[in-house]
Amino acid sequence: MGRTARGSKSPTLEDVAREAGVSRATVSRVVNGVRNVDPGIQEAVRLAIERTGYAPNRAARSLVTHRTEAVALVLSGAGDTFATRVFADPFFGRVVNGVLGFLRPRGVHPLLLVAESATAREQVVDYLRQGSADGALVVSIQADDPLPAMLAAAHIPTALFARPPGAERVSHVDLDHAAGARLAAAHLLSRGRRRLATISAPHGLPAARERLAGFRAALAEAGIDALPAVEGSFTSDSGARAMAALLADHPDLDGVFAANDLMALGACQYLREHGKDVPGDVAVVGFDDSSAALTCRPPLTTVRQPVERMSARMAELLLEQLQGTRTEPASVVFAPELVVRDSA
Amino acid sequence: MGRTARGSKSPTLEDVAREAGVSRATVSRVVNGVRNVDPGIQEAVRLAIERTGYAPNRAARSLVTHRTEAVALVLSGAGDTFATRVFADPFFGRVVNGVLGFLRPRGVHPLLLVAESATAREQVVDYLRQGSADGALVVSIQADDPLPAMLAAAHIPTALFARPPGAERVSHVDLDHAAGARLAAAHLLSRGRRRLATISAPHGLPAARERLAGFRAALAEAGIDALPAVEGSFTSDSGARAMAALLADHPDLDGVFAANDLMALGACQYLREHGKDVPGDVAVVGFDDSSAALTCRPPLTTVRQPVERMSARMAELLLEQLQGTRTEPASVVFAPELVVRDSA
DNA sequence: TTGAAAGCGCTAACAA
DNA sequence: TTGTTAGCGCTTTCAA
Repeated sequence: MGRTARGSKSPTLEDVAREAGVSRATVSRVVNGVRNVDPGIQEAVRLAIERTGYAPNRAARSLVTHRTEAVALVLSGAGDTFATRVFADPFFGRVVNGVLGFLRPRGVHPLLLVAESATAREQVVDYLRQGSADGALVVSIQADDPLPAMLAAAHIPTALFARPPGAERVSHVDLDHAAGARLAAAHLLSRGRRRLATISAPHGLPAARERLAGFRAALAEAGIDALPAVEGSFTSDSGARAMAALLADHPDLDGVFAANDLMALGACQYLREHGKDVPGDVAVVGFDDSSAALTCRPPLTTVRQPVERMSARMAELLLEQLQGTRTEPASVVFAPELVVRDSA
Repeated sequence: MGRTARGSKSPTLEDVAREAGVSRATVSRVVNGVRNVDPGIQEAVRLAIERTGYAPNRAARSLVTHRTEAVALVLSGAGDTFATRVFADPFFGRVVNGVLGFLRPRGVHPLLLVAESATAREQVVDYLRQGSADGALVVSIQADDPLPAMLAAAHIPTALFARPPGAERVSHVDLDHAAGARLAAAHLLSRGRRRLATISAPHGLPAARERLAGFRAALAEAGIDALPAVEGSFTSDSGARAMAALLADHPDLDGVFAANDLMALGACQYLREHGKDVPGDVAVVGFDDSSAALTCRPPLTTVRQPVERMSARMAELLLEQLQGTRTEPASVVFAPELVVRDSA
């Protein structure tokens, strides 16, 4: 039972060829824009395509070309509500926009896959091994993600948004997280803040460690060695709790760097609800420039990653592999930028 | 051990058949779980598959079955930053989760397509006409979306998340928006509020009109006929502006119903910044139960739609069509629920 | 510049 | 229960 109602099957190359009075091969050439086709015949074929309402069959084409003109966009992480959580942040929307911006003009389509469990990961690899897509764009939001290694083992062309876990040699884009933290530090210092603290991301994530190290290094260079730090879990609640803990131990704090905006928002709310003015008493800097940064009162000063450009580049790295233009994995690191608003 | 050497092509049914000493057909039967295969042979084939590292070729299979076991998940709306905006709301993440929850156990994969312009819509339809997916799940966030009609014209099985525009006869799921607005009204009334106003969504959207009408009707039943209303545009800014306008004309307001959480949040911020306590002076009810509802101070009382269940049902409606189980379009309407927090 | 013909890897009649 | 065989609709040599 096909989609085509009324029993009529959709037209094939053969049908178009008959209609145009030429061979299948010629129609194929016109459809695929191969030159060396008489302009007159070209026109006749185009007309026949119009009349028959022909659309090439992907499966048939794919069977001979071994290409699908589609790539998988894999969201890799952990947990039941993983997708909900990830989509709750504009981050992924920006990734989609960046990827789409690059792929669409090239006629390549993204296939959305979510790998949030061992089973799901197996399914993703199987799916790709079946040739459903030409390669994978993996947005990895998990410490020690096993997926990249699985894809490599299955010889599936891959590009990563994140630093590859372990010693995997795979093309990827990443942010210079340390530089981002340094921007935050420099900004706080330039505002005259000296009694600083930080709310870090889970240490399992390499990015979290880099942000913390970068912040520490920048302070050390300014002669500040003490840095109270509490680990949060990316949620606004955890940010508020961390802020409470920090304030309890260091009531005279005058600046806080949070490893993401949601935690910064939680910190701001806690501060305001406990009589501290932001940024008057305590300046707060976030990370990501997510929507939380804008809804926060006061709007957050934060570190932004060029997600669209990074995603587009990731897509480009993959297509280069697919075309054989690139044989060695590339590592492209992007510079963050500081978005100054009112919280610091 | 598999001969997954670099240059070697991936193994085919033929290879497995040779390895197991049976015919292609038998291997196909085992792979597809068809019964009537000798258990011994079944085992032998399984072993051969293991040894060769065989994975069926989707294109070849699809070519004969006319099925891809994939469906398109189409995000239909308008504007350059459309994807970014949509993804910024947890709504779409919940849709993905709901759809995935239904499709995954059935081995069906979602293909992500974004139709934010006329060109993009053409591409979506073309892609589907090429048989890249078996049908389309359309999340339409636009007044008078032309996509459903285009899909219908191309005979592409479709299920919608939204009421179909025009007189389109297409399976869909939708929320009882009027009932949601009634819940909000009843709650505000039960809190003793009588001087109510509303910040509505753009009137182009049927859902917006239904929410407004439902709210009006509930008030009328309670003997309240006056309802100051200002149209917003879903953003927090527009909510604040609308609140300012309402307050200017009706300084004694004691309750507001906003057609989404972001606008409710903007309203709350405006109220607090202008000396009004929420909910002490003015109670605020939102719609959607998005992340904004939780970051809002105070946390928003809001109307929630069962997005996961709705999305799963949408996916089910489509699969029913594909299996031929359902021949007539279905319209499934879900009931909203009130989430009571602190803003009202 | 065009056409004939050989597959791509698989499923599904149909036979055995 | 298993094997043989005929395509599915397309691209791509190879001849003409």
